[in-house]
Amino acid sequence: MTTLDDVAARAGVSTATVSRALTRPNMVAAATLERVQRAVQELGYHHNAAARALATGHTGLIGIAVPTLASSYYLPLISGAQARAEASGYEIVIVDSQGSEPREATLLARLTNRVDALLLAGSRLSDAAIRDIAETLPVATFNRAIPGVSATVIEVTQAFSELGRFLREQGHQRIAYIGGPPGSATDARRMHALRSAFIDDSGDHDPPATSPLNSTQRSVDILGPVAPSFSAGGDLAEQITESGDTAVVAYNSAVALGLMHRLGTLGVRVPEELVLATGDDLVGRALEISHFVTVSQPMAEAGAHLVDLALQQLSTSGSSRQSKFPDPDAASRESQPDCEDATSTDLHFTLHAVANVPSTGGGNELVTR
Amino acid sequence: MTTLDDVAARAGVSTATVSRALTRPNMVAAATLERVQRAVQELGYHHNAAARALATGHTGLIGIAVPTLASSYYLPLISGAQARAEASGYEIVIVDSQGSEPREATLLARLTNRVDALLLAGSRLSDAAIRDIAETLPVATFNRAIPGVSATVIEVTQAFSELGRFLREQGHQRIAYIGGPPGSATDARRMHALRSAFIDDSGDHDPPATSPLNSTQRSVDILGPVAPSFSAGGDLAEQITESGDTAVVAYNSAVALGLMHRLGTLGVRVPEELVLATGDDLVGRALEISHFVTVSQPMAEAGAHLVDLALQQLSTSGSSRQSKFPDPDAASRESQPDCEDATSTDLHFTLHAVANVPSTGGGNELVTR
DNA sequence: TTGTAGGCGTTATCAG
DNA sequence: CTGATAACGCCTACAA
Repeated sequence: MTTLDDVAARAGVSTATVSRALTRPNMVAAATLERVQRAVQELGYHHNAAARALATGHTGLIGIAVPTLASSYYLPLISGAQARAEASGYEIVIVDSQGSEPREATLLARLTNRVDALLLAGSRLSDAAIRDIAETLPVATFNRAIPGVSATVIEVTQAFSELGRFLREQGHQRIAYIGGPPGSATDARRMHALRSAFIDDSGDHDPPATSPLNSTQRSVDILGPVAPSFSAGGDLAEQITESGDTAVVAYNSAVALGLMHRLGTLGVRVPEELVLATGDDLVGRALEISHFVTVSQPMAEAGAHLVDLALQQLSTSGSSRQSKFPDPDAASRESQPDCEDATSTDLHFTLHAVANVPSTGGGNELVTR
Repeated sequence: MTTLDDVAARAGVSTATVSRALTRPNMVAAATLERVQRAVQELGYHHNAAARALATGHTGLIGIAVPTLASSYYLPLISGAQARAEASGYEIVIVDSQGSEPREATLLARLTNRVDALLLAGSRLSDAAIRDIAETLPVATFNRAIPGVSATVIEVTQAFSELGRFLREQGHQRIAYIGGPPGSATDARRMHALRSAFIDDSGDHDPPATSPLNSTQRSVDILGPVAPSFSAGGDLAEQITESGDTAVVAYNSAVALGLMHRLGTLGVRVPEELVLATGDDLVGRALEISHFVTVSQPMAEAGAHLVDLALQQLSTSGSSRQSKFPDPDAASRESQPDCEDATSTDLHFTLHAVANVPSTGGGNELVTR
């Protein structure tokens, strides 16, 4: 392994100069700098991360804990975090807690003095436990607000309102909502948001003339909750065709897919004869399906924000030795313009899920996307 | 941060003793050990990874490079690697090369003296480049055999033979194969394996009496290659119903799903009226669909094997300082019994994809899974 | 069985 | 602008 000493010898300078040339090029003479750089090239020198970490107190690693790697739900979150971290010269270390609280605690403890910051998604830890960790280390949580701990939250409820309004404006009278999974608290909130927006048009700016129908004529059939599976969706097909619903909102795209398949079997076309909307766009994205109205959660952006929050804390809480890693391309990164509700005091960010409804420019055609 | 010194002071011993108590408990007196352990508990001490790495030359990190984190294809590979690594006291750091060769080269260089080993999946690097890295560091590649470099390969072709044989034994006369993606070399191999096994029954042990049909009567319609999308599959539905095929093998489950949907629309039931098989089980697993005969690739196992291969090299090429990290639960792990074709000399492993065909015990019903 | 001391590769302080 | 030199926290011969 080539070390700083090797480079120093090759360039005829001291190790201190080489170190400076590498981390703060503007602190050394141009001529010296060039000699050092040439020596580095010729020897193929790369930093030894361990030694650097020991000297600086920074590891250049960010840990991210997720409850599972089996589902692809957290994948875009990880991916987004990875991209942002990499841009800042950091590497991402993954922890799969497998949904086990003690496991998570153990693994995080193992990581604590190995990484510079911790990103927690779907953590099983108690608020208190997380707060404890956050005292040791910069921590950013996903979809979980804990006073005093940075967080990025994706607000989905609002997208369901948009969905409800869209379906109302399309002239639907009777729609169905397929909820799930059983026991979900967010599910209830989404359903209410959908129903309110669908039934009640008082919030609209348009004169009521455009909508001659009384709100009492609209209704939402509540189905489920059902399991997030293809077959569970299909099992509801008959019920829906008999009910006279002209649009269905399913909380999950596996359910929507199963439903669409069975509907096809029954001779009902999606979206021509029945509009189908889903609370996520996971399967659709993977399959490139364009039959649904979808709600997309900005997971990748959230991942990037988590890293931003962590890095922010890292630079705020100036450690004893405050030298930071040089950011390879900080200049090419804009300040986060797509980040609403940012409050610098509590470091909480809220991202909004968006309903991918067709633009209502042309009229009321039901073509989606 | 609590250090070894703190623990030593608390326990009234030297740092050397604490270090030994932690890494080689049997080298220290029972009484001393206990005092040290208590001090560790009370102080909540954890190793400083950087210092340990600097002293030992081992980082406890394994890097894994994948061409993308956008698709979930490599997810189980990562997950499998993560689990095995964790069991051996290692952490996994992810590199997303985004399919770019220069990017991959840069990122790997950055990782080289930060990790103990590198796992390469879908690498864009040349054989020579990979071999170069392998000289510096233990390397294990996925689905890519390079002389002198450890590798884990998943053999899929054979599963397509099984598929062909299964369909023949089920009595099908005419089946279709939907190939893709365009330009794939493995696609051709799979198709041939499928066709050979379907057409030709000479390899079977059963007396020919059970199969009164002449092999010349069976045929395979080759369709595609098509893009891996839902709509691409659907577009083939009419063609298939008109052809008289009674079974279809699609290389990808998105295609199969789209096909099934359109078939439903046309009044054709899967699998009752037409058997549908897919070259992967990605979507099916996520959706919990049981309509297809699937081919499953043991990605998680492959990931675990990659780690095994890397660790194996790590212990073989005894470094200057040969102390290894203690393996937290090596005893609980069996030697790899599910690993066929293992040759200790070249460190290449071959795993086999398996066709999830229904057990042929009862008869020839076409119920799948 | 335990303590002493040197070194791992880098950064940072402090003189020059 | 550059060069010694002391940490950083841990491991491990070598002694005791």
